[in-house]
Amino acid sequence: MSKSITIKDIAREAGVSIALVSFVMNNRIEADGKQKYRVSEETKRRILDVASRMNYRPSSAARMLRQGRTHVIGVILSDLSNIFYGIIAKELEDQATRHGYTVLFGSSEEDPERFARLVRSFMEKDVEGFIVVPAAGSARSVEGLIASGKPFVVIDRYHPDYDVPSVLVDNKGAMKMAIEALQGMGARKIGMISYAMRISSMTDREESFREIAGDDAPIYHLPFQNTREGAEQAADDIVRRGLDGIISASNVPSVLIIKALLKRGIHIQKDIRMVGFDYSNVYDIFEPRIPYILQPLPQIAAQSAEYLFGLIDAKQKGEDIAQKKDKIILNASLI
Amino acid sequence: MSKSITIKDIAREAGVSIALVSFVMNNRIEADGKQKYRVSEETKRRILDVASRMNYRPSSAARMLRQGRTHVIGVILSDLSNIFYGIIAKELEDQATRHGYTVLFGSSEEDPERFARLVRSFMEKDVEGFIVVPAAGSARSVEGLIASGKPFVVIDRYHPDYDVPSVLVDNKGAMKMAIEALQGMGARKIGMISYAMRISSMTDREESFREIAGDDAPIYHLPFQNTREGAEQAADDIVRRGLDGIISASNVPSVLIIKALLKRGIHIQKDIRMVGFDYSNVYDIFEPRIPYILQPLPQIAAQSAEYLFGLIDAKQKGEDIAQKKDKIILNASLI
DNA sequence: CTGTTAGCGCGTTCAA
DNA sequence: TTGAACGCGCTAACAG
Repeated sequence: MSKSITIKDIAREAGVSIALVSFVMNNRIEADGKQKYRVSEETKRRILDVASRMNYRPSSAARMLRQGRTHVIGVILSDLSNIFYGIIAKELEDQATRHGYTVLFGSSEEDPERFARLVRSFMEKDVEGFIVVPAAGSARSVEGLIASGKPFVVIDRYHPDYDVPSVLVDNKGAMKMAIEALQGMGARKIGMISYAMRISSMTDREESFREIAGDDAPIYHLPFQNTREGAEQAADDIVRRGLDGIISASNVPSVLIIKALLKRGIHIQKDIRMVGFDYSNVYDIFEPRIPYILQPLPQIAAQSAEYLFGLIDAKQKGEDIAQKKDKIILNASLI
Repeated sequence: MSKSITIKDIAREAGVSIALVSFVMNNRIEADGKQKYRVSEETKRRILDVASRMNYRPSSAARMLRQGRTHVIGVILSDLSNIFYGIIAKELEDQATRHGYTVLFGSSEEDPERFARLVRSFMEKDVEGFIVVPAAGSARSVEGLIASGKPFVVIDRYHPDYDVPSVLVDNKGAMKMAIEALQGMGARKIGMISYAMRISSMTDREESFREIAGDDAPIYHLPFQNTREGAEQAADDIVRRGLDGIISASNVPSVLIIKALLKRGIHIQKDIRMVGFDYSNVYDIFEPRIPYILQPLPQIAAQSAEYLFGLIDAKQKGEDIAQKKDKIILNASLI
């Protein structure tokens, strides 16, 4: 290993100039006739041979430096250990690869400082753009993103004060579906279990719930830290009020409240009906299965990736990115 | 945006040479007295001021090119949507950040080609090292890693033919604990549910099971594709044989077999006792809770990161990395 | 003691 | 097909 071989080595070995090697390396794929420069087939072969024999790998650093492009994007999600984001991560990686990009992943853990650190760190790695799930309270970092002029797309949430490129899910519509499903299952006195975190995905779902279920229907807010205890208290109240239907605003609260209710001898789906939000394999354990709202994860990834790469291309062409700030809204489905 | 400001701009603006700026920028942190070069406090202040005012960010590309270091490592896991790897990912990111590195993540989906592609792609990004979970059938890619001379650490599995730096868990010991726990719960006729995938983590657990439970105890192998159907068949056989205890070799099979058994009216933890492997929140749903073997995820991450960074440092100092190929074995615990 | 000059690393690209 | 400038920051050698 030690010294990696450079374009220079290839040139020397093949008895041609550095420039020629560079050219050949970059046109290896362009099989269509009209190449910008012409190289004799034989020379081309020779260069390619030498290159592969010496196992030549161009230095991405040098290339980056010269063309000012890294072909790397940064993706900051909220919590990699939540399957929801795990799937998004996987899909985004797929999309990026398909477009010839590599992904730098980060997990904010819903900590604004950590989020900010990740943004900074990725900026320093010269990522060409971002796809982010802003941690609650990360308004300042988002401002930083806007100010940086780097293309970026926000997913999963929005901040009412900023108009930025986003790919979102119609949470209100989804919640409406969920409630109707729950009522269709016979539930009359329903409640909602949610996070205390004030992010749009949660508040939208709660708002929708309020509108449909009325002002008396309780909404339980689990603190992001110490969720378990919050779930216990919520369960107590649910029992006291004799609710017969629970809607959850997310998968983690679903599971917590289920556990807390079971502990109290409540029979899920018999004593209390449930409809979940986001998948958890816990839903399938019950009979009948707990229906849930499924967000179109692959589409979120595909759309946000396409959006971002479009912005990057536009910027490359010198267009004014700051104009673009459409919000793409996708629909969830009930499973 | 457009043109990012370079060290040159700072130099001009501050009225000093480029070299001086470079020097100041790199010593900002070294508060200890004996700096290699001395700069007047005032000049230093001025440079720092200008730099922050202009919001200067050094180009990582240029730095990389010059020092031949990227401070990026590649991490290839098996499946980001499995919480097991999600947690590992999060912990590794933490460790890397702590050491001043950035992480390139990839998910192999247990596909050898995909795994190979990721390795190649990361190599081209000039990562300084790898932490990988080799997909089943990726022997060739691992050979490639060895041949490349790049530092790397394998986690979660090992391949009997290769002696490489690894951080593993004592799967046999863990399985022994699991079986003893199951027997302690009163199970007499036990079976095991596992993956058909031939990777060491699975085979070790199975081997251990064989040794303790005897040759008659059935082991069910779920195909990696079409797991559900495999689980149904396994459940049928479990019922037919009248087993009263099930050990799982991993979390996904656990959940699948639980679902299949429930469908058949079996009462988990009453008709059949279970002990799981790797956490799933499904375990907590039952009464009493399903005990499970917990692998020390944070330690796996910490140890492998430390191991890798040690290798990178050693290589930096010109030591011969190829010698090092210790296997670190960690212990799991029963919860 | 304080600061500058100049060359380097590696691939890209344009003029010749 | 080639020579040479270029992108950006690092650093050894050198000057006031």
